[in-house]
Amino acid sequence: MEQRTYNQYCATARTLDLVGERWTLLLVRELLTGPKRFGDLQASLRGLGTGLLAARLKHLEREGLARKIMLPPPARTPAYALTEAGEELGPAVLALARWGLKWAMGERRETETFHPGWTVLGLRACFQPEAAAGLRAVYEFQIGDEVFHARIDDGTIEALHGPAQHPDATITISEDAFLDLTGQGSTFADAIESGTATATGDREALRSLKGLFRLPPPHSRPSTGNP
Amino acid sequence: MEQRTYNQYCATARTLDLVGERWTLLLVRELLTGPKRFGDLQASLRGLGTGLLAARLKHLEREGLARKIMLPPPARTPAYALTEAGEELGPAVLALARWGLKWAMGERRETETFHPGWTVLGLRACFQPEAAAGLRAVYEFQIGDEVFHARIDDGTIEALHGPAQHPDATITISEDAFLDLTGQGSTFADAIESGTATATGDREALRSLKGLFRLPPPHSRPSTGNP
DNA sequence: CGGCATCCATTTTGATACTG
DNA sequence: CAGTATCAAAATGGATGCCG
Repeated sequence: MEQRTYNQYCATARTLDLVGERWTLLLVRELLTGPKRFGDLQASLRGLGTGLLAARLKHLEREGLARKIMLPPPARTPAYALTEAGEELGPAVLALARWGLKWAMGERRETETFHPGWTVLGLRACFQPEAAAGLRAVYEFQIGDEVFHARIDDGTIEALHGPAQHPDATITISEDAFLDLTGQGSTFADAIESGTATATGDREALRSLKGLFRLPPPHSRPSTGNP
Repeated sequence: MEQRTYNQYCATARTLDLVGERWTLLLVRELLTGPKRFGDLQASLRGLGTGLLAARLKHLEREGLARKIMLPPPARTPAYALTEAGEELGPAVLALARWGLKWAMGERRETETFHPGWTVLGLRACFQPEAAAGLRAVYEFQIGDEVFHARIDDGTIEALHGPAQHPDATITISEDAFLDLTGQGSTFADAIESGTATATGDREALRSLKGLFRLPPPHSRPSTGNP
């Protein structure tokens, strides 16, 4: 099984040789927010069959970007996590996400799936380090039936799937209401103000939330109208 | 002709719907350093046939990422250039390149092609804004038979294919010597010191060159030795 | 549930031949 | 030189079926 390669001595091409195949970067996206089980990965990626998923995971393992781990008790079930090399794809994935937020989002299409967990990387992508200077706070978000959190520490953010240990504040919103938000280009802070989202916890931390995340103003691409 | 899509309401997935197909990001890489002609694009991308190249270009045009232009006289020949949306893929491509420089480069393989022009994005990827604070200089590089330049202006860099208008300094090196450099993790400044590269022009500008570009120390990925 | 194997209909691609 | 047309090889997707 000759693996296909661009055969270019170029950093971009070498990277795409490793992660440029279909589904691979989305798999990395999933793992960037924490280890995931085989089934959960498949559930997040409609259209990716078990065979191809297994093949992609093996590829990532073989190339040292991911590894199979055993979740600690009481879970005791296999899962996949990124290695250091895999984690460092974060900036590249975030750059793609930022571009997409600006140039490719618009309204949700009927056929499109959505998982609240994707918002986790959205938080990282929209994070404004300057606004977080001197701030130290942990936020927990509950969107629909998913929970994740962001740990802000003086200009840095760590956003992961799962509950926080000691959240300073918790923001809760339904999945539908959240989707309405994003269509509007609104942020969590807006949703809290308007009462669409429920917020509990430290008032100071909640006030800080306002400037922490900024969505890029959406642009439309000048596509040629010729079909 | 249904175009294949991930069907996910996610910025990363939407972006990959547009530029995630094979060759597309490499095409963007080529265009990020300036407009290119059909034939030049194909020459840079061994393995990409004319048919697929034409299809990819049409796709980029239709999606508003590139456009077909007429090069100004005396050239008067068609070429392709990025739109604003296309240019803004730069950060994403650079992030992939930075990852590759750190985790995927190593030695050049026999089968791999190399074009000096790819170094242009390398300059952007390795640029150290802090080292360029207050600096204003234009460098021209001649590697083998290709020429490109970098315009530094107080923490910003603009690196493009083609000669500079008024270079403050010019660095010349053969393609082979340059490839030896990169294998060593050396920079242009090192090459000048060792006499491998020829440098002419403003001494001050050349001194500044030293800190402007820093290659990330290469890491090897912990790949499982099981073949 | 986790994960591999298999079969098959569709797409995508790679390589080449061909035209204005 | 800029692209179309064509065809064989490879990758994908979807459905199962199997086994621990």
